Amino acid sequence: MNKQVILVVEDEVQLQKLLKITLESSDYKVIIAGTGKEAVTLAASYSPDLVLLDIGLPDVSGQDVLLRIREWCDRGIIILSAQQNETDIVTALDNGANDYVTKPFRTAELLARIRSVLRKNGNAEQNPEYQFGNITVSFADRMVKRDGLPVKLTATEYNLLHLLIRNEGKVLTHRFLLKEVWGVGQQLETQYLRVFIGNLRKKLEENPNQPQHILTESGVGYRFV
Amino acid sequence: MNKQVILVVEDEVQLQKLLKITLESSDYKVIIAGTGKEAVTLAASYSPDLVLLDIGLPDVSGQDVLLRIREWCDRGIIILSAQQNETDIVTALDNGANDYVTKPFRTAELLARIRSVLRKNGNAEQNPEYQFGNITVSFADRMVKRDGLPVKLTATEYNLLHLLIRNEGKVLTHRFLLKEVWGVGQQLETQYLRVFIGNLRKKLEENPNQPQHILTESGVGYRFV
DNA sequence: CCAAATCTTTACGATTTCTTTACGCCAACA
DNA sequence: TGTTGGCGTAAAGAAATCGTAAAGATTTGG
Repeated sequence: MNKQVILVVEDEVQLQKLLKITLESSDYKVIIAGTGKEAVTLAASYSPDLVLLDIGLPDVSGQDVLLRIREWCDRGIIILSAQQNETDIVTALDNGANDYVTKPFRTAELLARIRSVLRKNGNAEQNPEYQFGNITVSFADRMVKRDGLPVKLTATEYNLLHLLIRNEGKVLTHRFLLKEVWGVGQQLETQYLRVFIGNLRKKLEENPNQPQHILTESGVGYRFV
Repeated sequence: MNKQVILVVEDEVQLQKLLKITLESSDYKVIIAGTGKEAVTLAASYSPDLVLLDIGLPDVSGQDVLLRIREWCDRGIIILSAQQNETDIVTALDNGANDYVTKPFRTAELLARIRSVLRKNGNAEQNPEYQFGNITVSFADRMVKRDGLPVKLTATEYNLLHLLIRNEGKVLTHRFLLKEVWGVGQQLETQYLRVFIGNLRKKLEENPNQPQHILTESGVGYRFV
C-alpha cells in the first residue's frame, strides 16, 4: 500500500521539522515547501493527497498560493494560521480551503483533522439519499424525514440544509452560506443564519442546544458532520 | 415475462460497457445510445421502461435530451452526473428527471435507484388503477371515482392530477408543472396552478382546506402523497 | 349560431415565510 | 468584576405566497 502524500507549506524551520516528524510517524509521506513559489511547483509535480498550508508566508500571500493550487487541484487543503488572524482564516475558507487549525495546535487535533479531510476526499460518493442519526434526506423528492416521519422545512431551510450536507465536514463561512442561500446582496446578515440554523436544529437535532450535527465555528461559520 | 428495457445514454465507451454488463446481469434488456440525437430516436422507437441519461454529453446538452424525451415519454428517467455539477442536477430534477446518481457510483446503489424508479413508475402505468383514500383513478379511461361515484374532471385537471400521481412523494416545482400541463410558454403563470390545485382539492379532498394528499410546498411547488 | 363548459384573469383576505428587533447567555479579556 | 462581542432564542412586524370566489374570455358541442 502506498503512503499518502502531504505537502507542508511552512517557512519556519522549527515548525517544518516538527510537522515532518509528526506526520511521518503517522505514516504519511511528507514534502516540505518553504516558500509560496516552491509550494505551487511542488504541488504540481507531486499532486499530494493533502496540503497543509501556513497562511502567513513571507514571500507571497498564503491566499495566493491557495488560489493557485485550487485552480487545478481538488484535494484537501488545511490552513495553518495564528489564532489572531481570523480574517485570514475566513478568507482562506472562502477561497476553497477545507479546514483550518490555529497555532499553537495540539498534534492530536491536527492529525484528526487531516484524517477527516482525507477520508472525506476519498469516498466522495454523494448518495441521492443521505442519512445521519434518525434523519433521512431524499434529494430527489426534496423530502426530509425524522424517524420516518416527514419534517416540514421551508424552502430556505431546505436549501441551507442541502448546502451543509453537500459540504459535509467542511467549515462553511458566514459569507459563503449567505451568498449561496440568500444571494450576493446579503452577505453581512449573519443574524439570518443564527435564526435559520436555530430552526434547523430545532427540527432536526435531538438536543437543539447541544447539536450533534450542525456545529458552530465561532467567529467563522458553521460545519455539518 | 418480458425483460424490462433500459436505454443508456452515455458517450464514454468504457462506462457504456460497464453499464451494459451490470444491467444485463440484473436481467434488463439494454439499449445503448452514444449521442443525444441517437438517444431521442432510440427512445422513440423502443419506448424503454427507463432511461439512464448522462447529463454531460458531447453533442447536445443532456438537459435538451431530457426535455425532448419528456415531451412524449412519461417513463422513468435517471440522471448520471459528475458530483460537482450541482446546478445540473437541480435543473434536471426540475425538468422532470425522477432521480439522479453521481459519478463515480457504486453499482449496488445504481441498481437500487433503478428498481425504485421502475417500481414507482410501474405502479402508475401497468396498474391501470390507482387508489388513495376513497378515490380511484383509472388511467385507461381517464376516469376518477370518489366512493365509487364518478367525479367530473376537466382535461386540464386530469392532466395535472395524473402528473402529480405519477410523481408521488416528489415535490414538483411550479415551473415543471406549468411546463408539463400548459406548455413551455406559460412557466410563470403560477396563478393557474393555484386555481386548478384548488379545484382538484375541492373535488377530491375530504377537507379541501386541510388537504391530505395534494400538499403545498410554499415557494417551491406541490407534492402528492 | 347559441349555450354550456372550460380556461384565464382579477381581486382580496388568509396563511406562511422572511426579516427585524430585543434580550439573555457565555466566554474572553482587561 | 465589569465589559465586550459573538451566539442563540423568542416574538413582533413586514413581505411574499397562497387559496378562493367570481367575473370576463375562449372554446366546445349541439
